[in-house]
Amino acid sequence: MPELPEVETVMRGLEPVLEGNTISGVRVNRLDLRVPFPPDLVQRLEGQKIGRLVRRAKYILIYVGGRDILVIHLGMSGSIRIVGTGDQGAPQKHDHFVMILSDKTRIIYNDSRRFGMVFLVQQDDWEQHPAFKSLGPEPLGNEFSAPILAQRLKGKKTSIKQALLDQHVVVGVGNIYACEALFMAGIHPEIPAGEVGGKKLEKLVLAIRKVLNKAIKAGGSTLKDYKHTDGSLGYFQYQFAVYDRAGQACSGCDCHLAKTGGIQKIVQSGRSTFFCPQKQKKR
DNA sequence: AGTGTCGCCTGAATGC
DNA sequence: TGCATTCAGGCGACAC
Repeated sequence: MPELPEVETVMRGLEPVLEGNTISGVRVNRLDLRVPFPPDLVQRLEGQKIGRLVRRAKYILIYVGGRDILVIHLGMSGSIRIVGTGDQGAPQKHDHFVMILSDKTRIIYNDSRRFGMVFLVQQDDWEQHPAFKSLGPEPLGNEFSAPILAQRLKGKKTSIKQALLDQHVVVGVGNIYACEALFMAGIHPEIPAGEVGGKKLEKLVLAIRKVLNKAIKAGGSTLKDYKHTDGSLGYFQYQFAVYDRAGQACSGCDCHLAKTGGIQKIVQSGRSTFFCPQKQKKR
């Protein structure tokens, strides 16, 4: 489930292979993923030299030539693998998009559920593209702070958990890291977003940064589909404090499990939320 | 405008 | 064993 740390890890894996290389061939194996591939995708990529790579929210931006940016979103089950020159690398089910570089390295996008996206934007005004225009601040950037978050949550009646998933509030946080950050900050997931303020909000900002940074260090979390560009797996899932651990003791738990029932699972707007009722009180 | 719900899609896990 | 159902969740479309 690629969230910010997973996307960041994939981008870092791609960077040394792509940057400065040239795209010699492109293959598109079907018409669409979640949205159609641009009809002129192949034509606009082939022969172009690759510039820098940037991550914005959960999107990977790859500068190609002087005009375009190739944008890749991994959706839920997307992965990218790099197949080197000596490697036969048999094609796999759900390989939808392949770039062949001038040194014969292949960059292969695989996505069983096809919730991902591949499209092109213009270098000079990509930030105005609908996908990027109204995104919130990067949680690991300088523009993310308690006052900024307070401003974005002001008056919001939806739960703080839901608000953290809203990419207009802050980008890159998905279901897993929202649960983990709220636990770390000691905030109950059902508290109305607009009511989280003061010290709690400051703790939340720090918790979001901390959990994302820790996850990046661990190479992200592998639940089902997520893989690094070399096929290896992330291992942050072994450090989850609450996520997917209903009924178990939370990280650093000192309560009587048989009495409290441990970590609780609830559903908010169709999404699972995991939290510790002892450490995340409603008031 | 803000908020909540649904659908997209496959594969793994579970139920009968 | 085999078939049907449920669940996972990022994000956009849609209704209210």
